[in-house]
Amino acid sequence: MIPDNTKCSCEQCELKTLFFSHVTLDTLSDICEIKIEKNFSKGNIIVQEGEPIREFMYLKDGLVKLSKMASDGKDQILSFSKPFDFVSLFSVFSSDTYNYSVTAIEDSTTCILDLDNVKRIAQSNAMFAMDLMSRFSTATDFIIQENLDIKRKHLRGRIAHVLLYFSKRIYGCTSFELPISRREIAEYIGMTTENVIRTLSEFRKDKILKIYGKDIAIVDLKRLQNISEHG
Amino acid sequence: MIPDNTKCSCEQCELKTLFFSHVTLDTLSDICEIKIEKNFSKGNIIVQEGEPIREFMYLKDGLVKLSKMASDGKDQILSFSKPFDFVSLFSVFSSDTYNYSVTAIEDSTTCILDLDNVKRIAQSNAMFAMDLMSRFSTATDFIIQENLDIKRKHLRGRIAHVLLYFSKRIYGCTSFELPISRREIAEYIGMTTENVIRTLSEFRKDKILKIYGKDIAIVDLKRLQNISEHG
DNA sequence: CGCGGCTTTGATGTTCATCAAGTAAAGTGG
DNA sequence: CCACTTTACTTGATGAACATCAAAGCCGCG
Repeated sequence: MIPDNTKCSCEQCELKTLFFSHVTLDTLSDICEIKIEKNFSKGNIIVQEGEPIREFMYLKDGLVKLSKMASDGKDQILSFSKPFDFVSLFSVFSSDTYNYSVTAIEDSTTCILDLDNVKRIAQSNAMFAMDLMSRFSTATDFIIQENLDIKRKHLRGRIAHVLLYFSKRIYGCTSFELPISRREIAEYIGMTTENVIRTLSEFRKDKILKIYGKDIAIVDLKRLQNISEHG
Repeated sequence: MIPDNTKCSCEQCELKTLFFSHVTLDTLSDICEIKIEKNFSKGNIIVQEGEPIREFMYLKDGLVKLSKMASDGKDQILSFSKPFDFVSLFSVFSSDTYNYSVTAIEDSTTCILDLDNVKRIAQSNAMFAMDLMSRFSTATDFIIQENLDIKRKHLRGRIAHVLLYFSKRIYGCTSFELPISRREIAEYIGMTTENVIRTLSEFRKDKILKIYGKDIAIVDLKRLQNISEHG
């Protein structure tokens, strides 16, 4: 349960070029001196909302959820994030504590940099800062867009939407193991667990899906897409 | 109806220090050479979703709504924005077309800069880029947070939430003229116009509000806050 | 084994959308 | 300026969508 902490060799890190395309090799090695890889197994909390932001973190491998606890104690899921998307970037430049929790929903690996270091580089290297901004902008735009999209749909459309999201965006395949529970789907789309289950059962009876526990296979993709679009 | 376009003198612009605190006077005058003030009267569209982003724009005075048209032709309102918040910043660094429309809901004044110019400065002036990022981050965080908050509430809680938003955040007063129609409230909270009206009438009958058309007075603030929190 | 969490289904009631119909207000053209 | 059209606002009646409550099976884990 306790995550492994191991230094990673930056030469092997495939994220390097993507992430730091505008940072010189010299600066890069400065950063990497204090770069730490951390593994989290499925279900473990990576960052807890409310905690002070001390580090700059990105997702190297795995899948995570971003969530927030409402005042009634119920969790709400904001979005999911896969490698190359940012994990701790939200709030990093606007707050000194995390606004959201991040939890591994598949075994995940994060790379952790010193926050002050990254900020210092961003302040002296504008192209890097622009890079960060661009990625940040894309990620938040997606969250906002996704929330709007879900908002205008009914229960069936929302479930279809989520299934298509995992199928297309995350797994690139019509058969996959759902990384989250029924309750988490409910927390994401803002409906009750029971109705999520009922709708999945309906889709199974209508031969749109095959379901064995968490294993989902989309049988009738066109119909699912139609439901997602038009209820 | 056609907006006035007038050059503004930057010496008089109170936004200057706020916005450009990390830009030298020399660079500033470069920017201001091509700075244009544009007035929009209430109801007019400032930017239309889908249009190419050619300029960098911020709100100097007034109040605007950010909205998006869904595939069924219905508008959804993302958020409202007041001066010092960004207007065209969303998408500016992640897309080449506007993802959202911006419409004046009160007479508004925008300041328009050349986008390439601003980008050039951001690429060479990291502190400025960090400034942009920080403001951008705050603005998007607020939108995401607000949407989550509304999502978990029922009709009455959502209406209460919106009224408190305008009262506290926008007007700083318990009496104000609602800048938007009942339909727009519906488009913001994701419910029907009829139910928005019904709920406002309920609040009036329950002596929580006084309503004369668009003029709203919050009579029982504590009860409204309670409804906003706990339904 | 027994406990707690996840899943499933059914029954019931609440919340909300839809439809309908009418009034008021605001813009439009002669 | 007045008839005309359109848009915003309002209320009621009805039914659909969804939450809640209840009960039971399943599975992993200490």
